[in-house]
Amino acid sequence: MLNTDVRLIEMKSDKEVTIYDIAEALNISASTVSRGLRDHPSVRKVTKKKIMIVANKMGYQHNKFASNLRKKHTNMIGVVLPRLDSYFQSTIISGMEKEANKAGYNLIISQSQESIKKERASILTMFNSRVDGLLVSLAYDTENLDHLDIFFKKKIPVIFFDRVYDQSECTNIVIDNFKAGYDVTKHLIEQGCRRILHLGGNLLRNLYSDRFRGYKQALLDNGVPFDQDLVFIDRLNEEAGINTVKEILKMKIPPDGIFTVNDTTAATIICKLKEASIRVPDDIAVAGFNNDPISRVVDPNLTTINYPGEKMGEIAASTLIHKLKKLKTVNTNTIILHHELIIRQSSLRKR
Amino acid sequence: MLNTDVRLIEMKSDKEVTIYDIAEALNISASTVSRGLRDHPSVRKVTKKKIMIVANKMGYQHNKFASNLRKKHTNMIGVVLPRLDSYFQSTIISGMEKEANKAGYNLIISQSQESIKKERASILTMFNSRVDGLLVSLAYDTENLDHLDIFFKKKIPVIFFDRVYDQSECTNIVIDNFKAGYDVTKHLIEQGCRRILHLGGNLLRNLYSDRFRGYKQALLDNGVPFDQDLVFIDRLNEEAGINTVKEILKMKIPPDGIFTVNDTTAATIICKLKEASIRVPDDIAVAGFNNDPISRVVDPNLTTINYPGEKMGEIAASTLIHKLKKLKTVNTNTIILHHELIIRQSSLRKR
DNA sequence: CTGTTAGCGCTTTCAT
DNA sequence: ATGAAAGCGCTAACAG
Repeated sequence: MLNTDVRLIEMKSDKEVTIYDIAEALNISASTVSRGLRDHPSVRKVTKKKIMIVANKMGYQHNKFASNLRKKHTNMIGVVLPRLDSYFQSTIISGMEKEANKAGYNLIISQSQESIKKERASILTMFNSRVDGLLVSLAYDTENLDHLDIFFKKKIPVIFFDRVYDQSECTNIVIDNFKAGYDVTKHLIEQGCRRILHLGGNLLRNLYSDRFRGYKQALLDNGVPFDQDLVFIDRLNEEAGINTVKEILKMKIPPDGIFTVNDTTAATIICKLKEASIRVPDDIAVAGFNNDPISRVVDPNLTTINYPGEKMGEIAASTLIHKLKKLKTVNTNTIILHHELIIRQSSLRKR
Repeated sequence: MLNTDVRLIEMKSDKEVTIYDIAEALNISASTVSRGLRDHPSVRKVTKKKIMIVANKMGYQHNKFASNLRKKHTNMIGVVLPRLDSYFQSTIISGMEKEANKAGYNLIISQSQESIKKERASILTMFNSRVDGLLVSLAYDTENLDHLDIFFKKKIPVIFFDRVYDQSECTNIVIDNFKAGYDVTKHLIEQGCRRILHLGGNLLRNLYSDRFRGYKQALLDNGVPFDQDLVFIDRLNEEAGINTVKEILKMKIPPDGIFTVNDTTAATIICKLKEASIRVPDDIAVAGFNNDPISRVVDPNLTTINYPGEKMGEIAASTLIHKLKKLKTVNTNTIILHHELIIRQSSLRKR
């Protein structure tokens, strides 16, 4: 008696319970079980109920795998992005995961670590895993889209977000980085800044080049001379902030304003300036980008651009899902999300 | 002529190229192709080379799916964690992704949004996706591990990190939260604090209860009376920080020290205290937890505990992978990572 | 409403 | 060293 019990339990834990087992137990066909389990309309309610009960009793668990192999889609969305180590990136993922989850999709995530080489590998893995669609934010040094050809050839939808590729046929999801750069710079000028340092990222990437263009245009429109010596291009980490302040301390005529395209770096800059007894905003006004929590905590609070990260993630995912479900959508090739300038003390001079 | 071309292209883009196609093209069997592709020893080098060349030419891409269905494993690791919207969480994921990637595994990630209900759903999805193993950080209100039974029954390895479950048989990866809480509190006492407010999280979760116990023990060991009125349990967001300061302002005898188990909240508290003209650290010393970048930027800089997030992610993933590969490892049931107290100005009183 | 049949693409004995 | 055959678990035509 005890023996049989044990054997039963062991069978349960080792072998997968399949729809065939259920079919056998109920003396019906596997297809009916398959249909019943998925609540297909053409199965009698009674039969469905029976199937459900037996399935539960036997500990049946749907095998997505087999199902996917057959159906030729996976309900998985691949996400490839540079890094996953900032508040900003994680809000994007958070938004994506929410939307995907709602629609029954799962996210499979891979970091390119800002390198095209890893990006290439990640994208290949995604392909081999047969993701239904891909969400991509490009690495620092990606120069073309060759590595995505496998996706394009098979017409698997690819959507870019944040760091997009301008000449691509895919949907791009961005904010108006030009205008954002313009807005920040204009604001600094209005506060009386005449020598505004710009710390940006690789101009290969749309967002950095657009912000830079916005910066230049605002200078031009307001009769402030552009000075190439005030433009710094760097990886945008804490170190970049530290270096920038070092450079500033060496300058004969220091800047009176700084526009950095990232809050973490901006916050570091503020701290370092204060250490060097430079007053913010009176000696140098500072503005960042992203509206990271850090911007509300640094003293003085950081003027910044509110970047709707969570929203961007949500929209990226839901746009992709729409495509996957072939719902007729307005075929916008570029979706521009709303940003706004948040003015705080780091740039606000008393008159 | 044009017609055939078009048809050829369409065939390419629509139909999957399978090992059968390669086999046919080379007049060998599919099994040989399969073996050749995986560099199996019992295939002649010449044949292998031929297979590779044709495979490339035909644009063959391995189908993980079919392979997985057959091999009964997926090379996927499921990650279920409360949220993905803080620096801290994302460093953990970052570490996991690195290790997993190195070993040829992919991460599939799901947020429980701090709710047991979503946690249950996520875990079921993971199971249905037949992940090879699971990495879990428990939601705020999870009270037992029933929803993981499906994994336990099938002996699929589950590892907990950060928010673990003490009575579980699984490997837990944590820091010594008791000692960390103790260290912080002791330090505050050494700085002269006698009324230390503790803002913590749900005591159901090991990390919060351990930190709280550490706090109490440090008080006891140093002859500082414990006062239940100085213990606040809350969700640990910015709002909690704001509320805490509101409460403090109402107190007849305010605290002279605060130990919050999270840097974002601690930073918010410092800002709000300053707004209320309370000096930090002279009136109230403040200490946080995690060593988030925010702690280095808030003024005064925040005393905190360095929490090795990235490392925790790496170790969680690599431990799981070891188990999956059935490598004999020291069967540590709990892995305790090293933390350290980082003393900064927010708690450092001049003598 | 239900059953039969034929795969999805790959891997793995077991032969040869 | 290679091939034939069976099957992982599920789904979708098609037929009744």
